[in-house]
Amino acid sequence: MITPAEAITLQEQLRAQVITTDVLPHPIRTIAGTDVEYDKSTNLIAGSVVVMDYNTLAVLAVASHCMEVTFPYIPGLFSFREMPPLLEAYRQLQVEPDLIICDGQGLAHQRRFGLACHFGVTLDKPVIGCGKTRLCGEYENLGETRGSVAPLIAEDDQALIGNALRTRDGINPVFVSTGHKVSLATATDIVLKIATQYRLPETTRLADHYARLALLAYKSGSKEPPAGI
DNA sequence: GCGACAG
DNA sequence: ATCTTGTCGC
Ligand SMILES: [Mg+2]
Repeated sequence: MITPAEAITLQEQLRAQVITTDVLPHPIRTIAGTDVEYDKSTNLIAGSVVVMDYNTLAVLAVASHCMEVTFPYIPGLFSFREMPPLLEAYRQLQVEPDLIICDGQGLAHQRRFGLACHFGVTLDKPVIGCGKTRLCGEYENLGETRGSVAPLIAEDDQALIGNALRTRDGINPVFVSTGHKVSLATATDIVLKIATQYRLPETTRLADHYARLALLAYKSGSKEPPAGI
């Protein structure tokens, strides 16, 4: 299908569409989380989107989609691997969220167009990028307590591309960046608010859980291979 | 050429 | 992402 070289050209073309200021509902009522799980033995993957109440974090809707991977994992081209199942799951969603938090970077990317940007521009919805580890950029002097923030600066042009955010005292930070229609400051506030009990936002944790379930359900209710010979 | 490198 | 129980530290 699409080649890595073509994917890079597409990113450089779409990056101009990213909006880095707040263009989202007042007040925020619902928030969605997304994640993709992989099956070690087959090339199946499952993407899930879970919508939660912004204040109570009650689950309002969930949609998942299983399919075969269509693109290899290449740092910088991650969205071409994980977006397919997420777009289909999102399409099936019965409740439209006010904003979305993706499990990966937004602007904190070599070409300033990570998964959160690609997903946001594609859906034209507010999206926040929240990665567990760093893809690019450097930061220093991050405090040890929850709520501590340190700017993530791009190595090449010294641009502010995101924030390292400590969501739990003394535990590794998460990396927050604008995906689309959410400023870095707002994105950082929201991730801290949604990461109530663990390092990761509850949205990401729940999406991860539902994607796992979807993969297991799909495999059990599918063809022959496993169990009885 | 070598090391880094979202999930 | 995935392989995976116990173990070290706060
Ligand atoms: Mg993930």
